[in-house]
Amino acid sequence: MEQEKIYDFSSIEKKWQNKWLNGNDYSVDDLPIDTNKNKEKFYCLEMFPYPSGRIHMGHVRNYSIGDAIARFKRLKGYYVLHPIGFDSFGLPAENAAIKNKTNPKEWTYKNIETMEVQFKKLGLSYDWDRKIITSDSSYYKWEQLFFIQMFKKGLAYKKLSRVNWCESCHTTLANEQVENGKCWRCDNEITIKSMDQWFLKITDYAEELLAELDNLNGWPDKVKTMQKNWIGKSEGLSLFFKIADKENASDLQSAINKIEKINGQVSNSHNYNINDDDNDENNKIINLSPESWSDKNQKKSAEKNAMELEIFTTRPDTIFGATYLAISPLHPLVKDLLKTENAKIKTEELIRKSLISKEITEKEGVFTGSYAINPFNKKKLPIYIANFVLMDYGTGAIMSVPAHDERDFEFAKKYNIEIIEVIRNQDYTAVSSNAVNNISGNNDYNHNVINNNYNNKSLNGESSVNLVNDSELISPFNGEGILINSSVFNGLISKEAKNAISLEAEKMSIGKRVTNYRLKDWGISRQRYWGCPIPIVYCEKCGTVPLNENDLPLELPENVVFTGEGESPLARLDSFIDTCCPVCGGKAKRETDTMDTFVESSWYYAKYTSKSDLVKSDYINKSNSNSNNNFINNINNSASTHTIQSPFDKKAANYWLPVDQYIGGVEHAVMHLLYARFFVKVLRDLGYLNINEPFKNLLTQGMVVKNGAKMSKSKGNVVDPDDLINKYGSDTVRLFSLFAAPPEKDLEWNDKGVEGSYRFINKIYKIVSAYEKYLKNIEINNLKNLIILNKNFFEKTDIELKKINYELNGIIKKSETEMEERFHFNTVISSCMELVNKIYEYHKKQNNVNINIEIINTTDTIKTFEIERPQTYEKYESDKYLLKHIFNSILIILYPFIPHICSECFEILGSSINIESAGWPEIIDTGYKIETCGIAVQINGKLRSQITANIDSEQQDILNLSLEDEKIKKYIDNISGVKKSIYIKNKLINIVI
RNA sequence: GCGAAAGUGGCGGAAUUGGUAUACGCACUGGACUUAGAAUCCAGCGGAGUAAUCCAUGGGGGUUCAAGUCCCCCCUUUCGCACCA
Repeated sequence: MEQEKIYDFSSIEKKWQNKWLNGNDYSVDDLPIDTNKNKEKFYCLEMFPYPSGRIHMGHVRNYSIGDAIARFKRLKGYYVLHPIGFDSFGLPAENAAIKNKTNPKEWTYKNIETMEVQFKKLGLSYDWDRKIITSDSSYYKWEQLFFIQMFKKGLAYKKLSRVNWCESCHTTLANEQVENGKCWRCDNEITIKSMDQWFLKITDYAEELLAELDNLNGWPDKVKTMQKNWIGKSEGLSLFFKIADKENASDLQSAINKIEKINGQVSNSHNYNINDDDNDENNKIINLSPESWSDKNQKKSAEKNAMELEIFTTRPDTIFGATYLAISPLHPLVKDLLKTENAKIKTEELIRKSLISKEITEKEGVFTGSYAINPFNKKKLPIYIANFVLMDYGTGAIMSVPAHDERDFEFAKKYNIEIIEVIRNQDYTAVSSNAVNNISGNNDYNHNVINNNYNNKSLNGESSVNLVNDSELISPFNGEGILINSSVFNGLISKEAKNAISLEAEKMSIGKRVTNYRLKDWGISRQRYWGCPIPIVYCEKCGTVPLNENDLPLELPENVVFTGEGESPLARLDSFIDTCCPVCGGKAKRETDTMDTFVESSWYYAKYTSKSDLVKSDYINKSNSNSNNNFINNINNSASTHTIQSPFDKKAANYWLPVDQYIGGVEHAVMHLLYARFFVKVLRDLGYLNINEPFKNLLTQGMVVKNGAKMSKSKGNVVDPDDLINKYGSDTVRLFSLFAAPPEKDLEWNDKGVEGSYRFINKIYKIVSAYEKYLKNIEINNLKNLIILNKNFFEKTDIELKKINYELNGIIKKSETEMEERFHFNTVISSCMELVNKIYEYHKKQNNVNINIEIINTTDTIKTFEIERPQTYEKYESDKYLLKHIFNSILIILYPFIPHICSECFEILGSSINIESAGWPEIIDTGYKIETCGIAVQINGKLRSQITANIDSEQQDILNLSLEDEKIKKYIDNISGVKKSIYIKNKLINIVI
């Protein structure tokens, strides 16, 4: 009997944390030197936190997962970059400042300090030398540099647009940041405001962002689908409809006025003001957008608009079923098309509603009094203004085919508009090839011409010309099928018809095949103080001018007053606003909006790759601007001749990136993860690095919930990690957060469950301590060699130990794949628990005593207690070797989850080396083989008995053995009754009778 | 409405390729130790039944010697999108 120390997690954890920090154990070089050169790199990254005050359980889980992966990879011999930082710009700081009358900076940096201490207390293996604080000007100056370079390339531009406004946050929001019409941050209802805003041209990368999703094999399908839907690519036909009754030239003139206006703006922007007031601000805007098809055709399209209306459709095959055109209330031609006073009044109302909110409760519309001509059948179609047509998608105008579109159908029903069926759901391809041949050279698209190829018997014997009354058609058919009522196109299947009709439209110069995206440019202007200032000034003479790159950073002024009312404090700070123009030196005013904080998180992963704050790069800006603005070109020319600086060494970025494993919440599936992908492509095109995608593998972890609900103060179900750490230690908290559920699922917090994890750690500590003296001097580093030298090394070793080792080998293998592929740490941990239980059983058998696992809460007075030491282990020396190998292996497997206690135990057992450098455990073959195994015996697929048989027995032997079994005899008395049997080796036999 | 994922004991969850469902942990029950409690240890623990057995992976069909796993239909929950033409 000896006195034993208790598990004092507090001093153990402190001891190892100090060792790790003082030894710089997790610090890596920008580019590997010496032995590390031979290692494979691994960049492990968790989404960095917003310093909101104290860490919460969501953080603990996120960072425990990341730390487990990072530590595992080091064990496996990778050179691991595992950095951390703080995403420290953002609204809460400013709101706190307003509330407490302090400076947001103070609040933020105090929080960072607190959280840093908490992270260190959790024992997270970060390279602290690489810490980023995004609100430091040393960080955001680079962001300003990127902005200026994007501006010069036309990737950052300002335009007047309808944007999402959150009254409670007092700022605008990007489309991605609006959830169900509410603010993603505060849940406030969003309203629509018309404002002059800065945008980043993410749409330029829409195609690449979409296409590259296919290569992201390490991403969950869910996230890829969400991004795909968000980008929302659709291919279709842009088609011009002539307006039927042009009465006078004034309409033409007003349309031409519009051309000028649209030309002064960038693509996709439309004037929606029905009163047609001139907007001076528009004229200030410099057009920086490269000429795209739509830009080139803007003028042409607007000219045509004078007498034509451009629509977009993905279903050109339904053109003969169009019975009306519908345009958005915000469409520029609304005023020109309105013919009656009554319609004008109704339209005003529709416009008013559309301007306030995007939400539509019921479909509403107004007939303009104007008609358009369907170019394919010359049919006269009424033009409606309809609230369900969105101005910011496609052309803001559609052709409506009520027979084949639910929205059009609903609207047509409401306003009693004709419904013409043109598609039948039928697998009917027999005549289609003939029909295609007949189209060429046939320019007669008269509605009354009926294609002879059309075989009406094959279409349920119904009439070929099929004007369906709205009373007959109950629901529209919106699928693809075979064309009817479509002149020469009859009999084609949709896919062919789409092609044929689009081709025809292009031939007649009345349309063009186009691709549309749902994705809009990223609005980054925020009317708030605590963010990165946009490095732009407005000069009376030169207009919109970026700062000189050498003048960066443009620091956020600190002498501001927070009232919480009206506009941003920056917008009232004359000392900030009034400045000189960097080009002419004349009077100028600064931009007072700051950048969306998602800009900071779009490139932080790249900054981590270089330790130093500023690295001179040999990169030369080869900006290939296609802007036609002389002023901009001048800037570009100067930029291309001087060497510019970069926040990171290109070589280091190329070495470490992409991030090999990225871990974070699924709530960023479209916002952060899309922006970051966009940014890496921009940085690539600006010459800063050579990669296409930032994150190779993505793990999206679930939320931490309690009583089925997300932890929140209002629900009173918040668990403070600090309390738990103080009570049980970090290892316990980490262990439970990894054990209770696989990472991608929500984790149900359970206070009693935490105690279970605590108990397990105690169990490890106790048994290791019990064997301390016994195993301390056993040197197993050369165990493999010992076995090679002496093939009979384990000959006399205890069979129970060999059995445990055999199971250990299975766990080593299984754990490895779990840690690398599925990240189901819970199963790894449970395997280790089983193994520890086995060791306890072994110990009990050997000594006929139990180890007393007394758990003492630190709140109690510390008691000493006694444990029984192993009595009978002097049997064979090799037992010690094997037992030590088993202990060490379990400790290594568990090390990624509970690094402190495993390091401590590893040391207790007398290992001279650091546990991490020991590497992933080796499989030791002691020569032990399982000789017998249990076989399930089924009769007709139902389990009826269990037998024990020699391993690898043949089917016939098992069958014979089964038939001797008492329970089986009840079902079958001899072999002649066996119809057949199916045998799965060492597992099961199914006897069919 | 559309799309995706999920549904297994009292609870969190195992079962990765169709092959002994419910590993591991929590809770619970009984016992040991203790003046007592806590802690710890031992035993039990899907449901019904004295038992033999029967029934159980949201419900209903199907494929198969064999289905939690594959196919079809339905229900519920969660998430995403929601007039994107």
